[in-house]
Amino acid sequence: MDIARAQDAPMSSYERFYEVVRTIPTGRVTSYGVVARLAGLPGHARQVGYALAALPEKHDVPWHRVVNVRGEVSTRSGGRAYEEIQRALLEDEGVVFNERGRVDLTSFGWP
DNA sequence: CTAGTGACTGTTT
DNA sequence: AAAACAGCCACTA
Repeated sequence: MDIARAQDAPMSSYERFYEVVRTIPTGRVTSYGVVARLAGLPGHARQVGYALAALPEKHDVPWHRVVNVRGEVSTRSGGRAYEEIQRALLEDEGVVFNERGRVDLTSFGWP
């Protein structure tokens, strides 16, 4: 046999969110609510944020591509530094922020 | 078990 | 357009 695992193994909601975030293309952004919906857990937007806050040190999750439904970087407890890092990472991928610090979701939104 | 908290969102002011 | 409210649900104490 080649592979016969991971599919049947029970996945926590956190891992399901991470899997969805990994599918966001470079240079695009999506909202917490969309991640929750694509993970099969509509209405769990807050939990997506909670899951991303709990990311382990080592991961391959492009968390910076997740913004709120208004297209802006969500403020979080813990410091403003991360918010600026997130914006810098996105701009590095070609995402444009307008003068109000928001991304045009009709242009960069995914899907 | 209850209560407080939070990287959210949709509706109403 | 921005702010206030209410609904939402997993985690922690």
